[in-house]
Amino acid sequence: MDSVNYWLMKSEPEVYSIADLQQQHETIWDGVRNYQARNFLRQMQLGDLAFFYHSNTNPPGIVGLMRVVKIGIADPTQFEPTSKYYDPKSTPESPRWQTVGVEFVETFSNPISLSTLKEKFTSDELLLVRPGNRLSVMPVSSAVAKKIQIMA
DNA sequence: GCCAACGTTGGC
DNA sequence: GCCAACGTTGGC
Repeated sequence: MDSVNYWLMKSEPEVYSIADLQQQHETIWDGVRNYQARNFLRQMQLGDLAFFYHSNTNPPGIVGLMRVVKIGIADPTQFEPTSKYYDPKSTPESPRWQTVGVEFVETFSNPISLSTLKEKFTSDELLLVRPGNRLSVMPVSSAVAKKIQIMA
């Protein structure tokens, strides 16, 4: 059996927060429209764990943990003409955007701000702190994941 | 709200 | 396949 992989996924809390996930318990992580991020979503396996990152807020940072419970889902918003994520070039026969279903695991009692993450980790250790990085889905090494969970 | 850093699009 | 124009992200 493969070991668990760790990821980090960003969301603006004004759009969708860890509290929203806790309340809903489970959600489809829709709206990712970047190919590199999508490729990471495609690599995810059942049981993988993902840090929930609040972006575009003050302070930005890691606020909790979730678990991947569904894989290989076609993002439904790509087929909805009224959605801001509508993609007219995508068809149900060959969807362009796949994503995963995630369930709530925990809200951290000590959220870890981006500034703290920049102090603790180099950009080689954690892609998130690399200057200019804009990926909304990215891998996290198990060594770094372990340290984050201890800090949280 | 600003704007730097990226990513995507489309004419050629 | 180049690259200018345009759109988006996300910290500040």
